[in-house]
Amino acid sequence: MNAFMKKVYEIVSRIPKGKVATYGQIAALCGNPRAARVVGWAMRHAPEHLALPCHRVVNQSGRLAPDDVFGGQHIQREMLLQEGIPFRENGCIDIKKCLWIPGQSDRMVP
DNA sequence: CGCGTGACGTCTC
DNA sequence: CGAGACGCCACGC
Repeated sequence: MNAFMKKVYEIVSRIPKGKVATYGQIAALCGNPRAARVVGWAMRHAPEHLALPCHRVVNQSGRLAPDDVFGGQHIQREMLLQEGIPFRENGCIDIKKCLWIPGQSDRMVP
């Protein structure tokens, strides 16, 4: 477990409810904008005791994880829906409307 | 140290 | 918008 992975877990754990982050975004926050794949790898091998909100992490297109990860995309979709994440009709989330911007955190603007 | 792998990202067609 | 190709980086062997 190197510093990068550690930061990945730390950042993911800071994603506020109702917001989502992209792999590339997390990788960039860790200092490696091109390590998006590693972020995905980190999620797959994430220690359970960290209780990471990995369902709030999606790719740039707003696509969810493959079916064999959460036990089906519908599981992840349900969790996101409960948090108020808007979904599109094609099964992807509206990434532009719920993207997490570090610093804004939980500050909501009416 | 090289090679294969992957929950990615961007570009083309 | 879907599919393919290429680059990228950490990990396991």
